[in-house]
Amino acid sequence: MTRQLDDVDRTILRAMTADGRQTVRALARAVGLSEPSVRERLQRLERDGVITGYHAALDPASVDAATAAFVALRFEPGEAAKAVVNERLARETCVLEVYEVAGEDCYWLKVRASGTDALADTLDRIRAIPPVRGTSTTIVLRTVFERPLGPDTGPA
Amino acid sequence: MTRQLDDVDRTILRAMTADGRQTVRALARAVGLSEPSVRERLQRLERDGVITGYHAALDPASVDAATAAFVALRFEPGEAAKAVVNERLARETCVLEVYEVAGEDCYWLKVRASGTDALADTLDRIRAIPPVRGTSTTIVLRTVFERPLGPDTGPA
DNA sequence: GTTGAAAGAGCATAGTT
DNA sequence: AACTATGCTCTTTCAAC
Repeated sequence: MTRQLDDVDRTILRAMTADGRQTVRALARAVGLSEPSVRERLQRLERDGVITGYHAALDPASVDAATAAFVALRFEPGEAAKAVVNERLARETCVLEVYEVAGEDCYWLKVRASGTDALADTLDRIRAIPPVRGTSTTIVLRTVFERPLGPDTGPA
Repeated sequence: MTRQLDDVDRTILRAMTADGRQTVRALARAVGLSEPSVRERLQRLERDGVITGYHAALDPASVDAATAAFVALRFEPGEAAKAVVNERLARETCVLEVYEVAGEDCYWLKVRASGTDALADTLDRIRAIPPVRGTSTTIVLRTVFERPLGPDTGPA
């Protein structure tokens, strides 16, 4: 089982998901503990894999990735086929997320590209992966909001 | 139009999406420029909104959010209804992403919860939003991979 | 774009309770 | 687990080039 988090841990996680570049000192002030204590907790959260990393978030339009789409991907059954698909999808820089979903025998992908042309190119390459049987693409017209996973997400 | 990024900018963005907590000094070594230059570029990228923030990434299981699902949400047309839906969805901590998609007259949501029970509770609350007409939920069985948006994402 | 300097802030490692 | 105390690194802001 995963380690239990207390209120201080959750405060740290809340603060670091909101601003991942703030100093340990600022963090210590936020939680009301000394700097070494907070540092130790932070390091433990990193060691235990609760915090998996820190990432700069980019504006999609500024990096030429304004067009988002979801792609349902059907492909031949079998572990070998799945391995091929996984490996090829990993090489597609426009494919940001890949999920195996229930209900339909397929993957769902989140893709970002500069526009519909680049999206079409990516889809062409995906359809060229041998085990792939077909795709069904849903274009995102507008992002209403996106937020990072936080310590208060799961519990209803 | 958005400002054009050069190779140095892209290297900085690549490094900061991979490790958002590294020091400016380390960044400077990575790009092969002096510290003040890199600092200035980083600040400009932040000011211009290319970098929208820095966030700690959390392990879903460790924060009790192991179950992911996509929800197609149909609701009554009209701006007023949309405003109500947006506001209520923003209050749902399990709802991490909301997109307006083409093809079907609805939203697509990405939801994370501790399990199917908490997911069902969230869906109950979403269905209780007045303009909402129905939902269609697809459970994620496995996350194949997820990666942050980077400077090389968009261009095919 | 560069180097160099100097003050302050932050970090890491102790040793203690 | 928490604290204080310490030396060291990094940041930040100058200047001058």
